[in-house]
Amino acid sequence: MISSDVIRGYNDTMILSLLLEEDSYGYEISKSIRQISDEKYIIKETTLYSAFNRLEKQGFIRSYQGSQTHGRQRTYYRITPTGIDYYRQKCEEWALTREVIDRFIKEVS
Amino acid sequence: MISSDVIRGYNDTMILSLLLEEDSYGYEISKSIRQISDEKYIIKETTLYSAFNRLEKQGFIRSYQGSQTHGRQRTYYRITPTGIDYYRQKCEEWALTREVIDRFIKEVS
DNA sequence: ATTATTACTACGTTAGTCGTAGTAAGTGTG
DNA sequence: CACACTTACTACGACTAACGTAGTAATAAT
Repeated sequence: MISSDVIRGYNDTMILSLLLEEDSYGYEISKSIRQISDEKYIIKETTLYSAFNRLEKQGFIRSYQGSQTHGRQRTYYRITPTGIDYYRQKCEEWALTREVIDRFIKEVS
Repeated sequence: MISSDVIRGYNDTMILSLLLEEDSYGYEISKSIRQISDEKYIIKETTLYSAFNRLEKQGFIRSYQGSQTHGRQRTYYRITPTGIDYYRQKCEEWALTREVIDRFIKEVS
C-alpha cells in the first residue's frame, strides 16, 4: 500500500497521464489508477475532484458535459496543450527525483 | 531542480538515511542533501528543523547536545531502532511508488 | 567593537489531502 | 409507482507539511 503522503506530488501527473490517452471522468479515472497500480494506490474521491478543479483553474484540463449511461450525468475532462507541456515537465522532474531519492535508499543490516 | 511539492513525501526518509551513516545536525544534513542531490534539491531550513521535531516526537530520532566548534552549540541527532524500522518501511514503499509512477510516465509525441 | 559564520527558533500563511456527510440523477425491483 | 441502488459528484471543516520572513544565540576572525 502506498500512503498518500508519499505519492502526493504525483496525483496531478497520474491524472494527466490518463487524460492523455482519452477523455475521462472522475469515477473512471479513479478505477484506472486503482487498476494500473495493482490496488497499491487508491485515490480518495475528494482528492481526485479537488485535483480536477485545480487542474482546470490552471488551464491544464477543460471540462464538458457528457451523456449519462447508468446514473448521473458525467463531467468529462480533456487535457489541453498547456496540460501536455506541464505533463512533460513533470515527467522530467520525476526522472530527476527518482535518481536523487535512489541515492538515499540503502540496505540496512 | 526538484520542487518541494514532489519530493515532499521523502524529506524524512532522506534525513533518516543520513543519520543511519552517522549522527549529525541541521547544518550538516542540509549540506549533505544538497551535495548528494548534485544541487538538484535544497531543503529549506524551516522544513528541515520541523522535520527534526516531528521525527523526534515520533521517536524515530533522539537529540543530544554536542560541542561547538565554529559557532553556536549544535544539537545532534541519532536514529533510534524504531527509526531504523521506519526507514526500512519507507524504502519498501519507495520501491512500490517507483514502480507505480513509472507506469504513468510516457513519451508524448 | 564589529562582522561573519554557524546554528537554530518563532510565527503566521498556504495548499493538498482527508473524513464525513449530503446531494443529484438515473436504473432496477416489487 | 414508490423505493432502493448505483453512479457521480459537492460541501465543509480539520489537519499537516512546507514555506517566507524575521529574529536570536554563540563563537571566531578582523
